[in-house]
Amino acid sequence: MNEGKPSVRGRPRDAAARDAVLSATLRIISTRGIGSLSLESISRGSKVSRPTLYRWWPSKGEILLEALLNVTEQVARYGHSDNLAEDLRQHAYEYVALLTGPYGDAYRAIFAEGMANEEFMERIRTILINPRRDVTKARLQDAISMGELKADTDLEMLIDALYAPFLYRLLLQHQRLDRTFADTLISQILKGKA
Amino acid sequence: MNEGKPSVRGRPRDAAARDAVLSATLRIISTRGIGSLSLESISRGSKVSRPTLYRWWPSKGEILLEALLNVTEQVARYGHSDNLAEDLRQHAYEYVALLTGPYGDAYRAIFAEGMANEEFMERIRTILINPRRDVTKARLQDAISMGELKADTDLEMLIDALYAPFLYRLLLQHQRLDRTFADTLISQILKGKA
Amino acid sequence: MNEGKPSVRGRPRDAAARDAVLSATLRIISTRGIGSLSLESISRGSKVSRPTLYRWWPSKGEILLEALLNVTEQVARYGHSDNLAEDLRQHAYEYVALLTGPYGDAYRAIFAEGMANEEFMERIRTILINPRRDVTKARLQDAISMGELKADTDLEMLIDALYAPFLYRLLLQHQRLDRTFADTLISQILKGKA
Amino acid sequence: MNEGKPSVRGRPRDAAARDAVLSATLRIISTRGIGSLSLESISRGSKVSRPTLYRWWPSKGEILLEALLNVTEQVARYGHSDNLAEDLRQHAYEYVALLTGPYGDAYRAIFAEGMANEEFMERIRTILINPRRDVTKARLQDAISMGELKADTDLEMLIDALYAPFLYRLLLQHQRLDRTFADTLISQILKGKA
DNA sequence: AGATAAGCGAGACGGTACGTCACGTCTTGCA
DNA sequence: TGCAAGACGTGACGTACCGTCTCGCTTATCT
Repeated sequence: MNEGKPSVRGRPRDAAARDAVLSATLRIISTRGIGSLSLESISRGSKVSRPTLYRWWPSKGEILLEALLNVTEQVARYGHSDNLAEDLRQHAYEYVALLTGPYGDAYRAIFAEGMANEEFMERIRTILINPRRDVTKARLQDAISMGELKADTDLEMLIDALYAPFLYRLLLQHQRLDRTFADTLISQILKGKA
Repeated sequence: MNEGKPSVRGRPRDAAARDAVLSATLRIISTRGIGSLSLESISRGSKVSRPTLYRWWPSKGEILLEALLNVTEQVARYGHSDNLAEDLRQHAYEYVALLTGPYGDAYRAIFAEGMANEEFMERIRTILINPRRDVTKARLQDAISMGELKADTDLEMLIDALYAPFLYRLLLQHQRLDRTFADTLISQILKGKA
Repeated sequence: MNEGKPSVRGRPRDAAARDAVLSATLRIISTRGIGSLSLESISRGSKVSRPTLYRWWPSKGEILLEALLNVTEQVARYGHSDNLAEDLRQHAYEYVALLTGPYGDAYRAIFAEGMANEEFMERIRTILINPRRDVTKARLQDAISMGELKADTDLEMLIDALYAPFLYRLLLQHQRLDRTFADTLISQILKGKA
Repeated sequence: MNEGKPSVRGRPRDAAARDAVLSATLRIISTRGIGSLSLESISRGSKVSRPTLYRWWPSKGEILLEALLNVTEQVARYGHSDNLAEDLRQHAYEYVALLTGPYGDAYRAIFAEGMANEEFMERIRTILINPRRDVTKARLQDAISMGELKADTDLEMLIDALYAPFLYRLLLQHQRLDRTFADTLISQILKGKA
């Protein structure tokens, strides 16, 4: 079905061009670094002309965002076992894999972009951050109703505490971001230290 | 010791020029945003020539770093009361004030800069991050020896957990970064949630 | 022949920009002098951006060269009367007019440029000098075959003797460069002095 | 007259510095070319500070001029034999040696400098050009009084014709500048071609 | 012997230009 | 209508040289 006849006059958008752009973007970041990513280099690397880039994406950040969404499973589903710590851990492992995998540099690039541009940070939150927080929130609310978590818990705060350290290590790169780190973090948060 | 004679051959560096550069830098960030900060704009805004900027600072980031160090008391001292939570809170309040004060945008700008340049991120850690972590670590070690904290605590992890959420909110700007946030965070970390 | 389709893909070169550059170049030289001619000043004076200048001309000298070629009829034709002296005189008058006209300063500027750059001097010879020498040589060879000139004459040397004094006065500016000068020079060369 | 006691208070000028400057100047021109000659490079190459250069010389050209005068015998004396052609030839040989010797590039550099600066060209004429023309003029006047040359000869024109081709070949570099060239030139001028 | 004065190197400074890069926009012709 | 090719102004980059300006040290003459 050609759903509703979208009035397709003229030549249709070239899907191959889109793919070339997105893969060139990721290739540039991983091989030459964030600093070498420019619309100019994307255009050269993808053989797609600059005007065409501007026709389809409003900014370099949006290309990056779309490139990432194209290659990663964005929102992990939660297991709903009767063990909260275990479910959080599984989720955290996936997050570690995401941030330290081949596209970790691309994530860093996206946040760098967002820092200089408030509107784009809003896009990042909407697309990358919030969906992930939402599924976590759902699991935590379950935990409250099952008595695994105190009823008066500030969930937003708890979610911050769970995610922030991952981003912190991704950006600062001061120490390893791995499963051991995830384990320690989660156990510390759940059990408390004092 | 050879510090007595700093080898003052030649015309001395113009202190006024340095000040003009640093204050122009902060002024540009706060009034026109990170995106408008360039060596060109700093040069114009400070009436200091571009070659002079390059004579003294190797990059835009270093100017930013020096500008921040010039206007903020960097390493807060810890109170050493017998109440760990109270001391952490005092420290956190200062941190909140720092990040949400007039130079909050400058901090965001610095991290944006560091993200595209690994060497500069190393500088940020050395100058901005580590000193602050060090004083916190000292206080936490005291806490262990006084029995306020379990002896097997992973201190690096705990420090990450304490600082990361501040940076997280500074960058993502998804929710308020205030004293209430600090209070909740600290109490959650110390008491645990499960 | 593949000149029929000069491969006009993309936006065509802006002819108005080219003209603006060339006329700004001549204007700057005549009003503010050679010393004020820079790609920067040409850019400002023509409202053509510096990158565009570099796109089309490899150096300041080439702009000058093209500017001159654009406004002067380069190679004068020789009259072929039966009087060699008369034909040389007519040609010399044109040369005097060229060097003392509104673009005399531009010629001086071009030679100054060529002196610091051997490759560019080669360009000057190819474009400005040799064509003029060639037509003179043709006329002189005619003269030999018609018996107006000795058959063993060293033509290159004779041509040097005819042209060098013009350049000499253009550059040194020690005495007037006018028709009387041309008359005297030619008669002296043809008749000899001893 | 106070030249007996020039009232030399203070430290006298450092003669070694002057020599270092002049020899560095010639060294730079001959090894790295005219294009690399700058007050900056002279300062570096001579270990003489830039302010000192400005104290003693008003411009780059003046340094060049002084450097040349320091190393070359400027005005050749004329032989006064009874053979004009022979005397001119001897003089021309010396001129060839001068322009094609180790300082030929320096002469080219000086003329390049003079072309962008009318006042400096005046200095070149006064110091380099006119003295040489004067001795030639004296010899030619002798020739007139001795009947070797017609009495109505335009001497200025004749001197131009004698010197111009040398400069022409020095600058344009289109053909060799050697003794054969000098021979041919002089004989052509004296005997005429028609 | 000390004061005085100039010379000098070191080096900072504003200014101007260099040649290049990326940006975002714009024509043009082909598909 | 989509697209490449590619020209264009804008603005910034990092560097070079210019001419000037402090500084403090040195080297002389003068008192």
